[in-house]
Amino acid sequence: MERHVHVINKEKLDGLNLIDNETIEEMAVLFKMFGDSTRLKIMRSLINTELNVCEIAYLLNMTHSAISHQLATLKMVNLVKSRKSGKEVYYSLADEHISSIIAIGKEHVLED
Amino acid sequence: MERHVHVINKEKLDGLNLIDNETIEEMAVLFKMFGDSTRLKIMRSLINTELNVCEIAYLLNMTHSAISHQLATLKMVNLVKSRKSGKEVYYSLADEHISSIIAIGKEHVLED
DNA sequence: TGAATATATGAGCAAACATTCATACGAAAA
DNA sequence: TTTTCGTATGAATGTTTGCTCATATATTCA
Repeated sequence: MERHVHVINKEKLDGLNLIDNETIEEMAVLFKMFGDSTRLKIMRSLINTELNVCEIAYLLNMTHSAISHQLATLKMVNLVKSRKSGKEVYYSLADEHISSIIAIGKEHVLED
Repeated sequence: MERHVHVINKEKLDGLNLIDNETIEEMAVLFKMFGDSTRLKIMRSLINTELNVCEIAYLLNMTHSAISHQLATLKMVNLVKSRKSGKEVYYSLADEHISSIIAIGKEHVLED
């Protein structure tokens, strides 16, 4: 591993106000959830409404299993919450940040 | 592939105002860039300043090669831009959205 | 010109991951 | 109570991906 660090301006680098690494790791976990199109479609479909597994699978034209796995992942990191009603489990977004993140990503992509 | 879709309420699902799939795919590509802690640290370090490969590698305590690879990835999707100065190549964030996305992710992670 | 420095890049590898398949479980219906 | 339906989940698999290693290119310096 090469380490030919020569003329590093330590004052410049120390002056940077960096987010601490632990926070960064958590942020990476968060953004990773938005970085898969299936999960993004699931979250997109849950904006303003709640849906059960069957409905999401129908919307995305995917198997119930695939959707269920991704919902479990999203729930584990507290991006969605669930409510059981008879045989069905209704999922919804866990908080307001989520649609904000989706909105700002959409803005970024749609402009140029 | 099981498709036991029975009592789907099509009116409810048709009423959803979904982002089109092409846009979603682009958004997933965008968010994927923020979903790796190395890339996130690189972008974090470029907020308010420009840095060359050597400086970023020093800050993150990683090899120049690893940083260079990730910078190439970030540049390919237009998240960073570069400026050559002698032997060195200085990188900076490509636009304002990027620090906004990082900021909103940080907010989400730091509350509770 | 030749050596040192800064960066870039292709190949290879190991780890992470998204989906499928098979199966299990709980609730409602028959 | 037996079936059917909706969902969950473990194992297996194919793909993606982040890093390393080796090497290449470009620029500065001696």
